[in-house]
Amino acid sequence: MDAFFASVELLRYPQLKGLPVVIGGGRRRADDELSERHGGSQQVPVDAFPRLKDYVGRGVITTATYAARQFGVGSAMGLMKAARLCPQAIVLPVDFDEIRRYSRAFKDTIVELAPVMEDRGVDEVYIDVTEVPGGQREGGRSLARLIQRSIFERTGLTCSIGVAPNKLIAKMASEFNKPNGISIVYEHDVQSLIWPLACRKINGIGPKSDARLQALGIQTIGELAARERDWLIGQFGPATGAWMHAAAWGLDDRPVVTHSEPVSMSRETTFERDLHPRHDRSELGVIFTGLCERVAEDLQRKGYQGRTIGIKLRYDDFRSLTRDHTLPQPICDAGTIRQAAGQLLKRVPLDRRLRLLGVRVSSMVKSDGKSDIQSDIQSD
DNA sequence: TCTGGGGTCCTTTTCCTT
DNA sequence: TCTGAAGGAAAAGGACCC
Repeated sequence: MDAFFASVELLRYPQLKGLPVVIGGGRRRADDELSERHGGSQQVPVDAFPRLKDYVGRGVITTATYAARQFGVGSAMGLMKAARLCPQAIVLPVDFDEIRRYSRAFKDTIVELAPVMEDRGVDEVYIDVTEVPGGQREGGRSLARLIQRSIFERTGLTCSIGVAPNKLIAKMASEFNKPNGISIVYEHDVQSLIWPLACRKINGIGPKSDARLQALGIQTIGELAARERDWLIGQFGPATGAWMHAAAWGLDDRPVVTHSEPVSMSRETTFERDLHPRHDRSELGVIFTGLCERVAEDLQRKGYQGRTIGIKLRYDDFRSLTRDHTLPQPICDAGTIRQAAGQLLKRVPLDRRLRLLGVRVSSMVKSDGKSDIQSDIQSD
Protein backbone atom coordinates (compact mmCIF):
# COMPACT_ATOMS: atom_id res chain seq x y z
CA MET A 1 0.00 0.00 0.00
CA ASP A 2 1.05 3.55 -0.63
CA ALA A 3 -0.37 5.84 2.00
CA PHE A 4 -0.64 9.58 1.98
CA PHE A 5 -1.18 11.61 5.08
CA ALA A 6 -2.46 15.14 4.53
CA SER A 7 -3.16 17.91 7.03
CA VAL A 8 -4.36 21.45 6.30
CA GLU A 9 -3.09 24.57 7.99
CA LEU A 10 -6.05 26.67 9.11
CA LEU A 11 -5.82 30.47 9.49
CA ARG A 12 -8.49 32.73 8.12
CA TYR A 13 -6.92 36.17 8.43
CA PRO A 14 -4.32 36.65 5.71
CA GLN A 15 -3.10 39.88 7.31
CA LEU A 16 -1.90 37.85 10.30
CA LYS A 17 0.45 35.60 8.34
CA GLY A 18 3.85 35.52 10.00
CA LEU A 19 2.59 36.99 13.29
CA PRO A 20 2.25 35.12 16.58
CA VAL A 21 -1.39 34.08 16.77
CA VAL A 22 -3.09 31.58 19.05
CA ILE A 23 -6.56 30.16 18.54
CA GLY A 24 -8.58 29.13 21.56
CA GLY A 25 -10.80 30.46 24.31
CA GLY A 26 -12.45 33.82 23.71
CA ARG A 27 -15.94 34.59 22.56
CA ARG A 28 -16.89 34.30 18.93
CA ARG A 29 -19.19 37.28 19.36
CA ALA A 30 -16.27 39.61 20.11
CA ASP A 31 -14.57 38.45 16.93
CA ASP A 32 -17.70 39.07 14.85
CA GLU A 33 -18.13 42.57 16.27
CA LEU A 34 -14.54 43.30 15.39
CA SER A 35 -14.95 42.35 11.75
CA GLU A 36 -18.33 44.13 11.52
CA ARG A 37 -16.86 47.32 12.89
CA HIS A 38 -14.12 47.29 10.27
CA GLY A 39 -16.22 46.15 7.33
CA GLY A 40 -15.24 42.50 7.04
CA SER A 41 -12.67 40.19 8.55
CA GLN A 42 -10.06 40.99 5.91
CA GLN A 43 -10.17 44.70 6.79
CA VAL A 44 -9.49 44.44 10.51
CA PRO A 45 -6.19 46.22 11.23
CA VAL A 46 -3.61 44.12 13.04
CA ASP A 47 -3.59 46.53 16.01
CA ALA A 48 -7.30 45.98 16.62
CA PHE A 49 -7.02 42.28 17.49
CA PRO A 50 -7.08 41.31 21.18
CA ARG A 51 -3.76 40.30 22.73
CA LEU A 52 -2.97 37.37 24.97
CA LYS A 53 -1.82 39.68 27.80
CA ASP A 54 -5.37 41.13 28.02
CA TYR A 55 -7.05 37.75 28.09
CA VAL A 56 -8.98 36.71 31.19
CA GLY A 57 -10.65 33.40 31.87
CA ARG A 58 -10.24 29.68 31.56
CA GLY A 59 -9.20 27.88 28.44
CA VAL A 60 -6.45 26.28 26.45
CA ILE A 61 -4.87 26.92 23.08
CA THR A 62 -6.30 24.89 20.23
CA THR A 63 -3.55 25.75 17.83
CA ALA A 64 -0.87 28.38 17.27
CA THR A 65 0.94 29.82 14.27
CA TYR A 66 4.56 28.94 13.71
CA ALA A 67 5.54 32.46 14.76
CA ALA A 68 3.83 31.90 18.13
CA ARG A 69 5.43 28.48 18.54
CA GLN A 70 8.83 30.20 18.48
CA PHE A 71 7.96 31.49 21.95
CA GLY A 72 7.27 28.01 23.27
CA VAL A 73 3.51 28.40 22.96
CA GLY A 74 1.66 25.34 21.66
CA SER A 75 -1.51 23.29 21.52
CA ALA A 76 -3.21 22.30 24.80
CA MET A 77 -1.32 24.94 26.80
CA GLY A 78 -3.34 27.02 29.24
CA LEU A 79 -3.99 30.54 27.97
CA MET A 80 -2.64 32.09 31.17
CA LYS A 81 0.65 30.27 30.82
CA ALA A 82 0.86 31.21 27.14
CA ALA A 83 0.29 34.87 28.07
CA ARG A 84 3.45 34.80 30.15
CA LEU A 85 5.49 33.33 27.30
CA CYS A 86 4.15 35.53 24.54
CA PRO A 87 1.95 38.38 25.86
CA GLN A 88 1.86 40.16 22.48
CA ALA A 89 0.33 37.18 20.65
CA ILE A 90 -3.05 37.78 19.05
CA VAL A 91 -5.89 35.64 20.41
CA LEU A 92 -8.59 34.42 18.06
CA PRO A 93 -11.70 32.52 19.12
CA VAL A 94 -12.45 29.02 17.90
CA ASP A 95 -15.14 29.17 15.23
CA PHE A 96 -16.26 25.58 14.83
CA ASP A 97 -18.85 26.26 12.16
CA GLU A 98 -16.24 27.88 9.98
CA ILE A 99 -13.72 25.13 10.68
CA ARG A 100 -16.28 22.49 9.72
CA ARG A 101 -16.99 24.26 6.42
CA TYR A 102 -13.32 24.37 5.48
CA SER A 103 -12.80 20.84 6.72
CA ARG A 104 -15.60 19.62 4.47
CA ALA A 105 -14.17 21.40 1.43
CA PHE A 106 -10.70 20.00 2.18
CA LYS A 107 -11.97 16.42 2.37
CA ASP A 108 -14.34 16.74 -0.59
CA THR A 109 -11.43 17.88 -2.72
CA ILE A 110 -9.34 14.89 -1.71
CA VAL A 111 -12.08 12.31 -2.22
CA GLU A 112 -12.61 13.57 -5.77
CA LEU A 113 -8.95 12.84 -6.53
CA ALA A 114 -8.37 9.78 -4.35
CA PRO A 115 -11.55 8.12 -3.08
CA VAL A 116 -10.04 5.81 -0.42
CA MET A 117 -9.78 8.32 2.41
CA GLU A 118 -9.78 7.92 6.19
CA ASP A 119 -11.05 10.82 8.27
CA ARG A 120 -8.75 11.62 11.20
CA GLY A 121 -10.34 14.79 12.52
CA VAL A 122 -11.02 18.27 11.18
CA ASP A 123 -7.67 18.85 9.54
CA GLU A 124 -6.15 15.41 8.91
CA VAL A 125 -6.76 12.44 6.62
CA TYR A 126 -5.06 9.27 5.45
CA ILE A 127 -5.35 8.30 1.80
CA ASP A 128 -4.65 4.94 0.16
CA VAL A 129 -3.40 5.73 -3.34
CA THR A 130 -2.54 2.19 -4.39
CA GLU A 131 -5.42 2.16 -6.87
CA VAL A 132 -5.33 5.81 -7.94
CA PRO A 133 -4.28 6.10 -11.61
CA GLY A 134 -0.95 7.90 -11.73
CA GLY A 135 -0.67 7.75 -7.96
CA GLN A 136 2.79 6.22 -8.14
CA ARG A 137 4.24 8.79 -10.57
CA GLU A 138 7.38 10.45 -9.19
CA GLY A 139 6.96 8.36 -6.06
CA GLY A 140 3.58 10.01 -5.45
CA ARG A 141 4.85 13.57 -5.70
CA SER A 142 2.77 14.58 -8.72
CA LEU A 143 -0.50 13.45 -7.11
CA ALA A 144 0.51 15.19 -3.88
CA ARG A 145 1.11 18.42 -5.81
CA LEU A 146 -2.25 18.08 -7.54
CA ILE A 147 -3.98 17.63 -4.18
CA GLN A 148 -2.22 20.67 -2.71
CA ARG A 149 -3.08 22.83 -5.69
CA SER A 150 -6.73 21.74 -5.72
CA ILE A 151 -7.14 22.41 -2.01
CA PHE A 152 -5.54 25.82 -2.31
CA GLU A 153 -7.72 26.81 -5.26
CA ARG A 154 -10.87 25.74 -3.46
CA THR A 155 -10.14 26.99 0.07
CA GLY A 156 -7.03 29.18 0.06
CA LEU A 157 -5.53 26.82 2.63
CA THR A 158 -2.09 25.25 2.50
CA CYS A 159 -1.56 21.59 3.21
CA SER A 160 1.33 19.32 4.16
CA ILE A 161 1.54 15.82 2.73
CA GLY A 162 3.62 12.79 3.63
CA VAL A 163 3.89 9.83 1.26
CA ALA A 164 5.10 6.45 2.52
CA PRO A 165 4.50 2.69 2.39
CA ASN A 166 2.13 2.84 5.38
CA LYS A 167 0.10 5.17 7.60
CA LEU A 168 2.60 5.30 10.45
CA ILE A 169 5.44 6.58 8.27
CA ALA A 170 3.21 8.79 6.12
CA LYS A 171 2.10 10.67 9.23
CA MET A 172 5.68 11.23 10.35
CA ALA A 173 6.74 12.21 6.84
CA SER A 174 4.07 14.91 6.71
CA GLU A 175 5.80 16.68 9.62
CA PHE A 176 9.11 16.98 7.78
CA ASN A 177 8.19 19.91 5.63
CA LYS A 178 5.58 22.12 7.27
CA PRO A 179 3.79 24.18 6.19
CA ASN A 180 2.71 23.39 2.64
CA GLY A 181 5.35 20.68 2.10
CA ILE A 182 5.56 17.30 0.46
CA SER A 183 7.81 14.57 1.86
CA ILE A 184 8.32 11.13 0.42
CA VAL A 185 9.76 8.39 2.59
CA TYR A 186 10.56 5.00 1.10
CA GLU A 187 10.94 1.77 3.02
CA HIS A 188 14.74 1.97 2.71
CA ASP A 189 14.74 5.50 4.19
CA VAL A 190 13.52 4.38 7.61
CA GLN A 191 16.98 4.05 9.11
CA SER A 192 18.30 7.36 7.78
CA LEU A 193 15.18 9.53 8.17
CA ILE A 194 13.11 7.95 10.96
CA TRP A 195 15.63 6.45 13.37
CA PRO A 196 17.25 9.77 14.35
CA LEU A 197 13.88 11.15 15.50
CA ALA A 198 12.69 11.23 19.12
CA CYS A 199 10.38 8.37 20.12
CA ARG A 200 7.71 10.99 20.87
CA LYS A 201 7.35 11.51 17.09
CA ILE A 202 5.68 8.10 16.78
CA ASN A 203 1.93 8.58 16.67
CA GLY A 204 0.83 6.69 19.79
CA ILE A 205 3.82 7.44 22.01
CA GLY A 206 2.70 10.28 24.24
CA PRO A 207 4.35 12.04 27.18
CA LYS A 208 3.94 9.09 29.59
CA SER A 209 5.39 6.40 27.36
CA ASP A 210 8.15 8.75 26.28
CA ALA A 211 9.12 9.40 29.90
CA ARG A 212 9.24 5.66 30.58
CA LEU A 213 11.38 5.07 27.51
CA GLN A 214 13.76 7.85 28.52
CA ALA A 215 14.07 6.36 31.98
CA LEU A 216 15.19 3.16 30.23
CA GLY A 217 17.82 5.12 28.32
CA ILE A 218 15.88 5.20 25.04
CA GLN A 219 15.66 8.61 23.38
CA THR A 220 15.44 7.99 19.64
CA ILE A 221 13.44 5.65 17.45
CA GLY A 222 16.71 4.03 16.39
CA GLU A 223 17.52 3.24 20.02
CA LEU A 224 14.04 1.78 20.38
CA ALA A 225 14.55 -0.37 17.27
CA ALA A 226 17.83 -1.66 18.72
CA ARG A 227 16.08 -3.24 21.70
CA GLU A 228 14.95 -6.85 21.56
CA ARG A 229 11.26 -7.27 20.89
CA ASP A 230 10.90 -9.62 23.86
CA TRP A 231 12.62 -7.13 26.13
CA LEU A 232 10.11 -4.43 25.13
CA ILE A 233 7.27 -6.91 25.73
CA GLY A 234 8.67 -7.54 29.20
CA GLN A 235 8.71 -3.79 29.91
CA PHE A 236 5.43 -2.69 28.31
CA GLY A 237 3.28 -5.80 28.02
CA PRO A 238 2.52 -7.99 24.99
CA ALA A 239 0.39 -5.55 22.98
CA THR A 240 2.29 -2.30 23.55
CA GLY A 241 5.75 -3.89 23.52
CA ALA A 242 5.19 -5.67 20.21
CA TRP A 243 3.62 -2.57 18.70
CA MET A 244 6.52 -0.34 19.79
CA HIS A 245 9.04 -2.71 18.26
CA ALA A 246 7.17 -2.87 14.95
CA ALA A 247 6.69 0.91 14.88
CA ALA A 248 10.39 1.54 15.48
CA TRP A 249 11.14 -0.62 12.43
CA GLY A 250 8.63 1.34 10.36
CA LEU A 251 6.17 -1.56 10.19
CA ASP A 252 2.44 -0.90 10.17
CA ASP A 253 -0.22 -2.94 8.37
CA ARG A 254 -3.31 -0.98 9.39
CA PRO A 255 -5.56 -0.37 6.39
CA VAL A 256 -7.01 3.00 5.45
CA VAL A 257 -10.49 2.82 6.99
CA THR A 258 -13.09 4.72 5.00
CA HIS A 259 -16.07 4.20 7.28
CA SER A 260 -16.55 3.52 10.99
CA GLU A 261 -19.42 3.52 13.46
CA PRO A 262 -19.24 5.78 16.51
CA VAL A 263 -18.52 4.00 19.82
CA SER A 264 -19.78 6.67 22.20
CA MET A 265 -21.19 10.18 22.31
CA SER A 266 -20.63 12.60 25.13
CA ARG A 267 -20.94 16.18 26.26
CA GLU A 268 -18.95 17.78 29.01
CA THR A 269 -18.34 21.27 30.27
CA THR A 270 -15.86 23.08 32.46
CA PHE A 271 -17.56 25.74 34.56
CA GLU A 272 -16.59 29.40 34.56
CA ARG A 273 -15.89 28.96 38.29
CA ASP A 274 -15.72 25.82 40.42
CA LEU A 275 -19.14 24.88 41.79
CA HIS A 276 -19.97 23.27 45.11
CA PRO A 277 -22.34 20.27 45.01
CA ARG A 278 -24.45 21.58 47.90
CA HIS A 279 -23.94 25.32 47.72
CA ASP A 280 -24.48 25.52 43.96
CA ARG A 281 -26.85 22.61 43.76
CA SER A 282 -29.50 24.21 41.57
CA GLU A 283 -26.98 25.64 39.12
CA LEU A 284 -25.33 22.22 38.80
CA GLY A 285 -28.72 20.61 38.28
CA VAL A 286 -29.49 22.90 35.35
CA ILE A 287 -26.09 22.22 33.76
CA PHE A 288 -26.42 18.47 34.31
CA THR A 289 -29.86 18.34 32.70
CA GLY A 290 -28.58 20.46 29.83
CA LEU A 291 -25.76 18.01 29.16
CA CYS A 292 -28.22 15.09 29.09
CA GLU A 293 -30.40 17.01 26.64
CA ARG A 294 -27.48 17.76 24.34
CA VAL A 295 -26.32 14.13 24.31
CA ALA A 296 -29.89 13.05 23.57
CA GLU A 297 -30.07 15.55 20.69
CA ASP A 298 -26.79 14.27 19.28
CA LEU A 299 -27.97 10.66 19.47
CA GLN A 300 -31.33 11.41 17.83
CA ARG A 301 -29.86 13.60 15.11
CA LYS A 302 -27.37 10.90 14.16
CA GLY A 303 -29.83 8.03 14.61
CA TYR A 304 -28.30 6.11 17.51
CA GLN A 305 -29.32 4.71 20.87
CA GLY A 306 -27.09 3.47 23.67
CA ARG A 307 -27.36 1.09 26.63
CA THR A 308 -24.49 2.32 28.77
CA ILE A 309 -24.89 5.69 30.48
CA GLY A 310 -21.89 7.32 32.10
CA ILE A 311 -20.98 10.43 34.04
CA LYS A 312 -17.64 12.11 34.48
CA LEU A 313 -16.66 14.69 37.00
CA ARG A 314 -13.55 16.63 37.76
CA TYR A 315 -12.87 18.15 41.18
CA ASP A 316 -11.24 21.50 41.82
CA ASP A 317 -7.94 19.68 42.44
CA PHE A 318 -8.20 18.25 38.91
CA ARG A 319 -8.75 14.65 40.00
CA SER A 320 -11.45 13.14 37.85
CA LEU A 321 -13.58 10.04 38.03
CA THR A 322 -16.23 8.24 36.03
CA ARG A 323 -19.19 6.04 36.82
CA ASP A 324 -21.34 4.13 34.40
CA HIS A 325 -24.20 1.76 34.27
CA THR A 326 -25.61 -0.49 31.56
CA LEU A 327 -29.35 -0.58 31.04
CA PRO A 328 -31.34 -3.54 29.71
CA GLN A 329 -32.55 -1.54 26.69
CA PRO A 330 -30.85 1.08 24.53
CA ILE A 331 -32.24 4.59 24.93
CA CYS A 332 -31.84 8.04 23.40
CA ASP A 333 -34.28 10.33 25.21
CA ALA A 334 -33.11 13.09 27.51
CA GLY A 335 -35.41 12.15 30.40
CA THR A 336 -34.23 8.56 30.70
CA ILE A 337 -30.59 9.57 30.28
CA ARG A 338 -31.03 12.20 32.98
CA GLN A 339 -32.62 9.67 35.32
CA ALA A 340 -29.87 7.08 34.86
CA ALA A 341 -27.16 9.73 35.16
CA GLY A 342 -28.79 11.03 38.32
CA GLN A 343 -28.50 7.57 39.88
CA LEU A 344 -24.81 7.47 39.00
CA LEU A 345 -24.26 10.80 40.72
CA LYS A 346 -25.35 9.16 43.99
CA ARG A 347 -22.40 6.77 43.78
CA VAL A 348 -19.81 9.52 43.83
CA PRO A 349 -18.31 11.58 46.68
CA LEU A 350 -19.72 15.11 46.53
CA ASP A 351 -17.69 16.72 49.26
CA ARG A 352 -15.66 19.26 47.33
CA ARG A 353 -16.01 21.76 44.51
CA LEU A 354 -16.34 20.56 40.94
CA ARG A 355 -14.78 22.13 37.85
CA LEU A 356 -16.26 19.83 35.20
CA LEU A 357 -19.28 17.65 34.63
CA GLY A 358 -19.88 15.30 31.70
CA VAL A 359 -22.47 12.82 30.42
CA ARG A 360 -21.72 9.96 28.05
CA VAL A 361 -23.66 7.24 26.21
CA SER A 362 -21.94 4.13 24.83
CA SER A 363 -22.71 0.53 23.76
CA MET A 364 -24.45 2.08 20.81
CA VAL A 365 -26.76 0.67 18.17
CA LYS A 366 -28.40 2.30 15.15
CA SER A 367 -31.88 3.29 16.18
CA ASP A 368 -33.67 3.29 12.81
CA GLY A 369 -33.72 1.98 9.28
CA LYS A 370 -31.79 4.90 7.86
CA SER A 371 -28.90 4.08 5.60
CA ASP A 372 -25.41 5.07 6.66
CA ILE A 373 -25.30 7.60 3.84
CA GLN A 374 -28.43 9.37 5.06
CA SER A 375 -27.12 9.44 8.60
CA ASP A 376 -23.78 10.79 7.39
CA ILE A 377 -25.47 13.63 5.58
CA GLN A 378 -27.63 14.54 8.55
CA SER A 379 -24.91 14.21 11.14
CA ASP A 380 -22.89 17.23 10.04
C1' DT B 1 -3.40 32.19 37.33
C1' DC B 2 -2.64 26.57 35.79
C1' DT B 3 -4.64 22.68 32.84
C1' DG B 4 -11.06 22.39 26.75
C1' DG B 5 -13.96 19.12 24.52
C1' DG B 6 -14.91 15.11 21.95
C1' DG B 7 -13.44 10.99 20.91
C1' DT B 8 -10.82 5.86 20.70
C1' DC B 9 -8.47 2.14 22.62
C1' DC B 10 -6.21 -0.48 26.17
C1' DT B 11 -5.41 -2.29 30.87
C1' DT B 12 -6.77 -3.34 35.35
C1' DT B 13 -10.21 -4.16 38.72
C1' DT B 14 -14.53 -5.79 40.18
C1' DC B 15 -18.42 -8.50 40.05
C1' DC B 16 -21.20 -12.30 38.68
C1' DT B 17 -21.86 -17.04 37.26
C1' DT B 18 -20.54 -21.69 36.83
C1' DT C 1 -22.62 -24.45 52.86
C1' DC C 2 -18.14 -22.93 52.14
C1' DT C 3 -14.10 -22.23 49.25
C1' DG C 4 -11.63 -21.63 45.21
C1' DA C 5 -10.73 -21.48 40.25
C1' DA C 6 -11.92 -19.80 35.85
C1' DG C 7 -13.94 -16.92 32.55
C1' DG C 8 -16.74 -13.17 30.83
C1' DA C 9 -18.96 -8.80 31.19
C1' DA C 10 -19.13 -4.54 33.12
C1' DA C 11 -16.91 -0.81 35.41
C1' DA C 12 -13.11 2.31 36.19
C1' DG C 13 -9.14 4.57 35.00
C1' DG C 14 -5.68 6.23 32.01
C1' DA C 15 -3.02 7.23 27.75
C1' DC C 16 -3.40 9.22 23.60
C1' DC C 17 -5.08 11.94 19.56
C1' DC C 18 -6.98 16.12 17.05
